[in-house]
Amino acid sequence: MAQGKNTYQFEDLLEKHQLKKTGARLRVLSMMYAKNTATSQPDLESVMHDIDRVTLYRILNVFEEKGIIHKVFDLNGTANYAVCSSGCHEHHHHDEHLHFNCTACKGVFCLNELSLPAINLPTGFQPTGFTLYASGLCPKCSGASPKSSPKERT
Amino acid sequence: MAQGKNTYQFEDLLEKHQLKKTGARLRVLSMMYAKNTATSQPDLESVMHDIDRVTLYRILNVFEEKGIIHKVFDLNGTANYAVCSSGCHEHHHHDEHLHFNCTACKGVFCLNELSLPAINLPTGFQPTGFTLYASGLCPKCSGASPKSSPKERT
DNA sequence: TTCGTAAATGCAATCATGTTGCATTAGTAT
DNA sequence: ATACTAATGCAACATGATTGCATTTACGAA
Repeated sequence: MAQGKNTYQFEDLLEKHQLKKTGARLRVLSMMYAKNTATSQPDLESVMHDIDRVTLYRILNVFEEKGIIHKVFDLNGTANYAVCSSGCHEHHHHDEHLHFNCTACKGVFCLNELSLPAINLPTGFQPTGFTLYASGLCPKCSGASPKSSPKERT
Repeated sequence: MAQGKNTYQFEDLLEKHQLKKTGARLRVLSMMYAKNTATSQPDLESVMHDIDRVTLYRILNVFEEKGIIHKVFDLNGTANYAVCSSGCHEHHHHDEHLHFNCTACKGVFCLNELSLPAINLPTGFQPTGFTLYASGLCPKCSGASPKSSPKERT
């Protein structure tokens, strides 16, 4: 996972995608790279009160278009965004990994290390992408610490 | 196949789940059993103008609770509902099959015949259910012969 | 068959998320 | 420093999800 980025690296990232280096974008990048779960727009709003909802909305959209992040829906049908691993390019995402929805803390985890097995569809279906979802309890909410920290989504 | 149900069978179904046999519920059941794709609430609203949105909302919820239908989100994060196959009970759904989202007609197909292979999760994750999504073109929209309609249903 | 009761419905209202248009601000190349 | 365009903020709207409450209806009991 591309963790531990600093501000300069985020600026490079924006520059690479021909996006202007604005404070809002850098803060969004910083927050999304810092956590290991996907982030919804309400998540971002609750932290960055000073940035307009629409700005966040457009930042997330342009990041997705550029292949910086990818979108995944949680159990409520709300869009969550997570940093893309290598292999994502503009308009061409490779997020064919497992998305784990924790039913307790509502966190959405992207488990990149799991690759999907080959799937055979009935005749006529022409798939362009697959996504595997699992729901249940994440490590934090299961076993050891039953006290979930509803810090992620709500 | 569980197709071709008549009104009496729908009444039996409602009775089995201790639900009163109302006109609205019978019409919803009839419509959902008649089509081979999942149905969103807006779909139902557009057809049954005389039934209140909230009534439809509650009918869908109680059907899902009882294990009559199951919920699946489409590409827009909108809830779609499909009739459950055998194996669904109250608060215990078995919809671990593939959901195909057509990007053209927006149809959501439940491909029951595809069973998921075993998935190994990282330590700590305790999954209770899996769902596999695919997006692309359905047989009708891809130009393939629309003759053989694969039996979808949950 | 009527009646009583709980369930089901309709209506109004509200919340949450997503989305567009437009005027203003700010990043950046020159 | 200037100018041009991208980015932002604000207002407004769209859609789907959700709750509270008054009214109606299904259905078992009298």
